[in-house]
Amino acid sequence: MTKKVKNKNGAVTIEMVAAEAGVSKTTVSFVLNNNPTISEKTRRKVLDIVQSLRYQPNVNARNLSSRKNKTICVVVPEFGHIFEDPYFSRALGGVYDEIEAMDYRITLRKASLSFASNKEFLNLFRSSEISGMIYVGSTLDDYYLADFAGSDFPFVFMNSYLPGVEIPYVMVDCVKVGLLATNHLISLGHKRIARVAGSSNTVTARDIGVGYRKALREAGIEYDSKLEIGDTYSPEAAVEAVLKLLDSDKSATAFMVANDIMAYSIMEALNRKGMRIPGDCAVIGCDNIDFSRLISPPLTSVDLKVFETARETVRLLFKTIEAGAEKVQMSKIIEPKLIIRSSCGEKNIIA
Amino acid sequence: MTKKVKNKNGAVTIEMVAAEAGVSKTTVSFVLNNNPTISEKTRRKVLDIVQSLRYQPNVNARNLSSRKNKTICVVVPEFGHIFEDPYFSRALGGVYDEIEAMDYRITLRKASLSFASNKEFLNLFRSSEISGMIYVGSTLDDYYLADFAGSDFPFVFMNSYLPGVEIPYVMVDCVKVGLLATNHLISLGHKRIARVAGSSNTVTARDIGVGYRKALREAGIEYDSKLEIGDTYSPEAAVEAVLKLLDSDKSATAFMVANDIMAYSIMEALNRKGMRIPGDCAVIGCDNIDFSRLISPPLTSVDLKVFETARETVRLLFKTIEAGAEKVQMSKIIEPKLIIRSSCGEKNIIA
DNA sequence: CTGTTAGCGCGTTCAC
DNA sequence: GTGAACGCGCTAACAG
Repeated sequence: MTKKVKNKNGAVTIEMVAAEAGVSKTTVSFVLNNNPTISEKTRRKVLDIVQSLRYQPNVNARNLSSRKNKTICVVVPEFGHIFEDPYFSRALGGVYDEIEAMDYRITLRKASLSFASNKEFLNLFRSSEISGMIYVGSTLDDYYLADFAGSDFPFVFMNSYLPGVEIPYVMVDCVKVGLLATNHLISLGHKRIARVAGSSNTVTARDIGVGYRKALREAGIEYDSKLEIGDTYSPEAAVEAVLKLLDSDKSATAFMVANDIMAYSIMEALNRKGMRIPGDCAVIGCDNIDFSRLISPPLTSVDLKVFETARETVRLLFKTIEAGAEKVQMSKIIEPKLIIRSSCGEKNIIA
Repeated sequence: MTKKVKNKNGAVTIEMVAAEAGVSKTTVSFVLNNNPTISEKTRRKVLDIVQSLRYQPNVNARNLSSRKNKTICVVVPEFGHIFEDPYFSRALGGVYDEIEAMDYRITLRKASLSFASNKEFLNLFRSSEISGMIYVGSTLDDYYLADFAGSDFPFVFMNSYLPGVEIPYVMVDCVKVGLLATNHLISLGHKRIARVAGSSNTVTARDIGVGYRKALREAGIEYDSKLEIGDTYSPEAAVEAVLKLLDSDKSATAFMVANDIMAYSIMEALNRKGMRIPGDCAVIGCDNIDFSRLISPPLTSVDLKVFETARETVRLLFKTIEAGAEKVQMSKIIEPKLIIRSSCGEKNIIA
């Protein structure tokens, strides 16, 4: 005696399962949610019906009733082709895996204008669309996010933060990145070390600069502001800046570059000018993308430990979610790692 | 006289807005959904209250009640670091923009084992989590997806399809890709043209091979199966295959490569063997990623028109969604475009 | 151990 | 032009 087997959506509901199994909706709900107060016998029976009817709980109804929503919003800045950026795509991949491992869903978002100005990022919480949010690589232009400091919407930065604002974050130690890279160059005997910087509206670029200058200072090398060039992550612009520097000042024997793609482009440009690497000039990148192994010479780079950072970020977010009202105001710093290949002329090749 | 302003979630509900505005829930709902039967006066009043209370409709309640869900699931294969693959990240970016433009949400998914075997991909529909799905670059191992042919869950392939299965798709004409690339090489006088193929469990690779062989045949060049090498998208494996070929047969004067990164790696390897490009050997890629402009020599490549493909895919998906039961069984083919740079020795540089 | 019942927040038909 | 009332599918006290 089968009764109605589909609702208006063409979907099977908990009620039909209950009817078919000869129990109440509650019982079905209990077995589905692993409530232990159900006899093994009815449990199996219900599960059988669920199987044969291909019953799948309506997520919207479940969310509404339980006041929960197992989805996390991952936000990335709105640069040109952000998803093609090796750094962000790695970050996205890392965050994805960790969130999926928690059995949560991911919804993607670019930090577009509307996202910011209409406070859409808060509305996602108010409308119960998401229960947590991770912003990967925000910039210093994103101060509108300071709103999160007051709210108790679970929100965490990955590889960025807002100076002066109490919002949890996880990021690689970028001062250390600058230190590691610069010290490596120094240890190889370089004294005129140029830095090709990333966007200055980024804490990562800012901190790498701090490390760079600190390393020079500690080594007793005079800082020359003319050697600090560039203010973007564009490879073309980086090449242009380097070429311009070389026009006026040929003293630089090494380049510390904001990321690997930029470093690669600079090596190409240097090559075209007839300079050999590392013979005539050393180049070091930051990021350590897969690609850096493939090029010649293989690029020495500082590994940003993106996956580890992603893992810790997600971990922190979930802590924040579980904490509820009581704030979890712990941020975390990840250790970067120098990967020595050949672009700086070291023999000691690791990867 | 403000009454209760927050519910158990700490959220504002439609009821509170109604109370504050001195109207009924229906009225609020009507203005929110632009029902014209509301006087301008009350409309404004309600909207004011909505603003001041920061009211945001509960998506779950709305979805449940309206039996709709404005979210699309974007699926990518589960290769190693799929999001870092330039091809997939471009595709993802394109699809993202189009879906966002439709004011829909994106939820990401890797086609993991569980995704396939537990028929999770169908459950996403059954549970009302999504109202449409796009699979970017599926493989011939994904025949489990044939289930969609029977269902009326809106599903579309981007740049892949299942031979013999009636599921709509949009893809770039890969036979044409093979034709374009091979003919270009032929027009430059090459007769011994090697093909470094992508994974054979992929319709794109398969079709490119068809185009390759067709071009040879039409030019009266004898096909030599020894010149068709490789069966993966791994740059390292591609290099290995090329090196192996060169060990036994040095007759190849040109390489048609499955994608740009592989092409780049092969150029590097060739360089290391002392071969100059394009002097000693021509190399052409498929994809035309940004990066291919930056390298030296700039890579000649066939542009896969990823963004156009993405746009059409999303368009087709929405047609399918709107069609409901009545099937929209139209697939679409996109024209690829040859981009001539210097890696094949042409003077006629375009980009 | 299981069923009854009352919401969850919103959309919508049908009177008024 | 507006409101009362019911339904969406599910969870969770509270009984029994």
